[in-house]
Parts: sequence; C-alpha cells; structure tokens
Amino acid sequence: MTVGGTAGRVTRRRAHTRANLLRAAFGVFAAKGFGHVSIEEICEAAGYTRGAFYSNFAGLDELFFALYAERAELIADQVTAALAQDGPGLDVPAAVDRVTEVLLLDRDWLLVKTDFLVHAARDPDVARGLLEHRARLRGAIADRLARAHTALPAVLGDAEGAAHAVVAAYDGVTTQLLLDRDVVRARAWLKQLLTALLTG
Amino acid sequence: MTVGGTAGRVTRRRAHTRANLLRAAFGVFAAKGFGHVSIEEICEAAGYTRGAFYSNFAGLDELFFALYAERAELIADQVTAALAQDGPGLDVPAAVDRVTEVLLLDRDWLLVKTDFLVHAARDPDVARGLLEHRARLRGAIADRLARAHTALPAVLGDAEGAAHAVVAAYDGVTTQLLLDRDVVRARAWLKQLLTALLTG
DNA sequence: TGTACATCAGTGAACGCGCGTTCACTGATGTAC
DNA sequence: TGTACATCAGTGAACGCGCGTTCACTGATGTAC
Repeated sequence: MTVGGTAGRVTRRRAHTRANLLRAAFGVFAAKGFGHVSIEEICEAAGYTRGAFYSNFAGLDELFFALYAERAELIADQVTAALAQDGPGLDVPAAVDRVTEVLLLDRDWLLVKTDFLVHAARDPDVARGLLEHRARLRGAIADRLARAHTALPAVLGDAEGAAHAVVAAYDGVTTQLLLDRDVVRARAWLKQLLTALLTG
Repeated sequence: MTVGGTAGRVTRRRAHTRANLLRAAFGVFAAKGFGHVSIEEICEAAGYTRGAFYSNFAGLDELFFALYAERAELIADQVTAALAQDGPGLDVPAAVDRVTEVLLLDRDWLLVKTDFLVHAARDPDVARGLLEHRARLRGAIADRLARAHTALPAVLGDAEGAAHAVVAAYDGVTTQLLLDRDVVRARAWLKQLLTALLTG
C-alpha cells in the first residue's frame, strides 16, 4: 500500500506503457486476428521489449480481454448517448440512423469483436462476460423502446423482444459487412431491417 | 495419366487418409479454433504422422479450406432439400421450421463456420469465395420465396431482399447461439424473427 | 532547491520447447506376364 | 492364379526457427531530509 500521490507518479509510467501496448495490440489483432499474433509482434509494434509486456500482462489472453473490455465500454457509451439524444418521445428513424452510424463505424473493431466472439464461444467463462455485456446493451435499447410509446409489432413480444431483434439484425448485418466491406450498403441495409422489424 | 481403374485403386488409399485427416481436423478445429491448432494435433487425432499430412495438403490453410468447402456444400444441399419439400405453393411456417432445423443443428459447424468467417474477413480472396457461396444459398431462398406467391412486406423490397433478410436473421441468431448454447431458444427465436420479417 | 537513497519499470540476453518442414526409406498397392 | 517388379503413400527421424518465458541488471522515477 502506497500513498495516493506516490502511486500516481509511479503508475503514470506504467499506465502509459500499458496504453501503448493496448493500442498497438489492437492494430495487430485487427490485421492478423487473435491466434495469428505473437507477443513479439505486439511488442515490436508498440516499441517495447517482451519483458515490458510481461511486466504489464500475464499473457496474450489477459491483454486481449483488457483490450476488448476497454473498447466495448467505449462503444456501449456511444450507443447509450445516441439513444439518449431524443426528448421524452423517440424518433425511431432518427435513433436508428444514429445508432447505425456508431455501430458500423470501425471495421477493425468489428474484426476484433468477432475474434472475441469465437473465443468466447469456446470458453463458458468468457462467454458469460460477453453475454452480460450484450444484455446490458440490449437492456438500454429495450428501455428506450419502452419509453418510445411507438406501437411495436406483436410478433416480437414486448420491448425486450424487440431489442433482441435489433441486436440480432445488427449481428447479422455485421457478418455480411465483414465479407463485402461495403459500409454504405450495410448501413442502409441495417436501417431497412430495423425499420421492418420495429414498425410492424 | 493413368487408366481409370488404376487411379481408382491408388486413389482409394489416399482418399481414405485424406478423409480421415479432414474428419479429425473438423473435431480439432471445432474444439480449439483455427489459429490454436497445430498440424501435429490433427495428425495425432487422425492417427497419422506429419508426413502423411504433407503428402495430402500443402498446409493448414489448404486443409481448412477443403474442410469448409466440403461441409458448406453439405449444408447447402440440406437447405435446398428443405426448401424443395413443399409443392408448387410454399407453406412458409413449415419451410421456416425445416430450414431452421437444418441450420442450427450442429454447434461444431457453427464454430468452424465462424472461424472461417473471421479468416475470410481478412483475406479478400477467401472472402470472395465465401460471398459466392452465400449468394448461391440466398438465391435458392429468393427463388423459393418468389414462387411462393405469398405477400412479402414491401419494406424489404423483392424476394431477393427478403432472402437477404433471412440470411441476416440467421447470422444474427447464430451469434447469440454461439454464446448461450441454447439451441431450443435459438430455433424459436429464429422462427419468430423470420415470421416477423416475412409476414408483414 | 539539492543530494543521497530506494524502488520499480522496462531491458536484453539466455534457455528451451513446440512444431513446421524436409527427406531418405519402407512396405503397401497395383501392374505385367 | 501366382510371381517379379514398379510406383507411390505414409513413416519417422532430423533440422532449425520462432517465440514464450525467465531473470539479473540498469537507469528512470519518486522519496526523505
């Protein structure tokens, strides 16, 4: 246990190195994919030796988790912000536009996110964390829809069901986007899908 | 150039070995994920030495492609069969049931398929092949929908658009299924989504 | 503010293992007669 | 059908590299007075 001020100074260097490693790692992971990336490569990209890596992370997995958590939090905040933008009522088409914009912005993120998905799919513990994160996002969407007072199609059930559908549509469109790299079409397509789903 | 009969006999052994390697590889890939699998592991699982591997494949990538192509073809046939089952008219709910059954059957396949997706997402050549395969499947669905004479919601455009939506729904539901492993819910959910999409 | 001292973050060399890749060899498969 | 011969699929040992992991060390960061 050290005093606040002391820990702050010491931490500054570490935090800096750690951030550099994470930033570099994001690029490398996006380019090559988790599983085709060596610790060596990340260190080289970040300009450190491997010792620095081990001083900050226990291994590749830990760094990958940290990386994912950091970015996922960021995206979640952006989505929440996009949803909160309207007044008490909800302009569904406008909200769809804004959310769509945020969600399909960064191809590198989609790549890393999908890497994380396949990783989570094979490890129940990791999957639980990811499911919780998804549930939180879905909850935010459901809340917003519930407060919208827009008539939702009965087939999907309540707002929770509709939010579920929104997430599924997003995931589905992402898959296609990863392959054809056509962001414009993907956005248009996602809007169309969400419109079809949310306006019976 | 050898005579048919001769090539048949010689090929028989090779084909057998190749099939064994592919079968074993499927299991290993599903369990660990492409990128966490060594040639050594596959050979051990199949009961061959590494030399046998190199006698049949140029490397891991080639085997992975072969594996994917083989299974994808299989699934495509099953889907086509499921679609062809009705008479000239199309019983949409029944067809949805049958297709859903086929598509969400095998978790291992979903895992390998997703591995292949992230791989393709980083390699345009691989992506092209995968996109073509998806287009073919989508075409089959669109054809079937077009012949169904059921009123499709206008938001999705023509039958081609509706087929696009079907694929997106499938991809979206798959993502969730990979995480929560709840096939029953996934099927129910996919049916519900498709119903919402196909019956305005 | 300046100096002596303590701690800790990152260095870089070293070790060793896993495994990709090659290749001379063997015995299995098929042909010719 | 049986035997000698040719070809080729798979063996298993060997080589070597990339890289994960460790650790004694250095110099940077912060403290005490």
